[in-house]
Amino acid sequence: MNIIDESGILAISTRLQRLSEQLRKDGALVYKSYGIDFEPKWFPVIYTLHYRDTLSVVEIANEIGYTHPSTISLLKELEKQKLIRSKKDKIDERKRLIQLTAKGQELITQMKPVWEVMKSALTEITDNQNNLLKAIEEAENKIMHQSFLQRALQLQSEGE
Amino acid sequence: MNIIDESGILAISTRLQRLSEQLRKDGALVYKSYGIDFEPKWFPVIYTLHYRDTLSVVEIANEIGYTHPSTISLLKELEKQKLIRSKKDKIDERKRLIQLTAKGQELITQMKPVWEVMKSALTEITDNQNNLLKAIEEAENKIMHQSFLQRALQLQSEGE
DNA sequence: TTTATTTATGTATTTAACTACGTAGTTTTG
DNA sequence: CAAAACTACGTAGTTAAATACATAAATAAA
Repeated sequence: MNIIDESGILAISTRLQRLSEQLRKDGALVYKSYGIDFEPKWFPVIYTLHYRDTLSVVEIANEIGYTHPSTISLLKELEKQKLIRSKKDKIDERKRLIQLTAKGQELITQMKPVWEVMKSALTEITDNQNNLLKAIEEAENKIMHQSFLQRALQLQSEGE
Repeated sequence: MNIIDESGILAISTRLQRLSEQLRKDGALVYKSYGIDFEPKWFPVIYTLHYRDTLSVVEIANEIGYTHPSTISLLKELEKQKLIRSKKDKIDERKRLIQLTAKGQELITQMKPVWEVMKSALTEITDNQNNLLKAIEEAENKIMHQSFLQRALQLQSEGE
C-alpha cells in the first residue's frame, strides 16, 4: 500500500526520524509536567558529567558519541543555563575542562525519579513482539559487519 | 555500559537517526555505482508520480507523508533536474499540477532493478531476530494508542 | 453579493545534527 | 631544537526535516 515501500530506505529512515522526534518532544513535556526546565537533548552531557566529574570538550563528545561541534553547542546551552561551568586546563592550555555547577547537581537529583518514569514508559512502547532497541542493535551489527552499500553491490554482481 | 541509556530516549532517537543517515548515504552510492544520478530523498516523489501521473503539490505531500514545505523543496530540486515539470490547473488556479518528464520516466525504468537490489540488501540488514520494520510499526501503534507522554504521566500518578 | 472560511501554495525561520576548515597548543622525529 | 605531525577547540556552512506565517483563489454562508 505505502508508496515508499518500494525501495524501503526512505520508509524506514523517515519513520525512524519521526518516532525519535516524537519521543523527544514528549520527553520535554514530561520534564515540564514535573516542573523541571530541561531538554532531553541535554541529557547525555549532564549525565556524563554526573558520573565523570571533570572532562574536556572532546572527552565529552566521545563519551556521548557526538561530534565535537555538536557537543560544543550543547555545552554553550548548558553554560547559559548555568548547569555547567568551564575552566582552562593548566597543564594543557588547549583544553577546556567542564564540570557541573551546584545547580546542575541539584537538578540531577530532581530528575532521577523522572528518568525512572520515562524509562518505564519507553519500555512499554518499545518492548513488543519485536523489541525496537534490539532490532536497532541487530541492524547496526549487520551493517558493522557489512554495509548496506557492500551488500547491495554484492547482490548486484551476483545478479549479473 | 552506555551512558545514554539511563533515560533511553536519546539512545534510541540518535541511533535511529544515524542508522537512517547511513542508509541514505549508501543508497546514494548504490545509485552512483549504477551510473544513475539520483538521490534517495527524491524517491517518494518520483515513485508517487510514476503511478499517479498528475498530482498537485499538496496531494504529493499527503501521499509521501511530508509537510508541503518539505515537498515544495523536493519539487524544486526535481524540476532543476528536469525530472518533473509543472503547470497551472486551469480549473483551480491555485493548484500547480506536477508530472514526470520523459527524462523522469526513462530514469524510473533504469532505477527499477536498482530498487530490487536495495530492497534485498535492506531486508538482509533489517530482518533479524527482531525485525526492525515490524518493531517500528509496533512502537508506532503503541504510541498511536497512547502517547509516550500519556504513559509517563500515568506511571507518574500511579507512583504517587 | 459581500463577508467569512477553507484550501493551495509559497516563504522565512528553526532545529539538531553533520562536515569542512582554520588556528593554536603539544608532541614527536630527524 | 627546528620542522612536521597531531590534538583540541572553535566557527562557518550544509542538510533535511519541521513550524509559523502570508497570500491568493475558491467556496460557503449571511
